[in-house]
Amino acid sequence: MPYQDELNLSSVQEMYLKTILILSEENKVARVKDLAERLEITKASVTSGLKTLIDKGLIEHQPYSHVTLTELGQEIAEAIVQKFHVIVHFLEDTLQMTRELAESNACRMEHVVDLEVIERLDQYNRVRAKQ
Amino acid sequence: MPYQDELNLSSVQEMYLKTILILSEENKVARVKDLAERLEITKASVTSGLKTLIDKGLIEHQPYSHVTLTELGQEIAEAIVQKFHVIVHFLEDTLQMTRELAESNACRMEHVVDLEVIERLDQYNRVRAKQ
DNA sequence: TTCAAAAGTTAGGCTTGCCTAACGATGTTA
DNA sequence: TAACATCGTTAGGCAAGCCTAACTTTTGAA
Repeated sequence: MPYQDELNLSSVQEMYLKTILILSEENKVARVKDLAERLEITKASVTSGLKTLIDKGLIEHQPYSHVTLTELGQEIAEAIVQKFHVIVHFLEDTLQMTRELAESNACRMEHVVDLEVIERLDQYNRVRAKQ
Repeated sequence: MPYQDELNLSSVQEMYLKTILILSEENKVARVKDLAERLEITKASVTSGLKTLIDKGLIEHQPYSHVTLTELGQEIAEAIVQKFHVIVHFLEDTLQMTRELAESNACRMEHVVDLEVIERLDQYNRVRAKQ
């Protein structure tokens, strides 16, 4: 996943991608209104926030229409969701945290940890699950 | 540690505190020049960055002089350093990461994880060290 | 003891990411 | 098919945190 390095995505931009992915799976399409609701910001902020992601070639968005991920955007979004799940798994199973607390922490950690941490944590989770 | 909640410190502000603490230990005093070097920003940015921390009662700083932590600032800075060490310990010992990678990741994670994660991770580290 | 180098500050500007208010587009339904 | 509610966009503004350039203060060496 060498993309992120050059694209230099902020946590905020990563949250847009992740949320677009989740909404697309839930509702078939991701709309500005729903993004605004999930991200807890205004629709106006979403409209302008999407611009950077369009410029970076990660999403497509015709005015007044819904938002879709490009192939690259989809890959990155999936990688973020994957990070989230690996972290939640560890926090719940090994550290015995509640799901809620595990998820809120994972949602912040997913944007700052290197892929290498995730790979090793995933491996740890798998080994631990077998025992 | 109920302070941070209300003070609402950004990652950037936490890095100022942590770096002031480290410089104070290393050099007796923390100077603007050294802060700028460590944080990899200009001295001008440091000067203005310190203002918020003064307002929040976390540091003291007379113009053209060095920077010191207040009692509260010291406590918070120590808590951040503590978070850092617990995370590094885990990444190195359990996930077998290099010190360098462990530290760079910990330096980002320390600002986003709840204290509860640190407490549980610390407990995990201790138990694991005994075996 | 003076004066140049080093350290620190101020002023003004930029970007990101948020906001509100007002406007434009869409779509549902009577 | 007209009208209204919903959805989306535009314009303008704000705060945080960075920058450069120009300035002031402090320090240390000749």
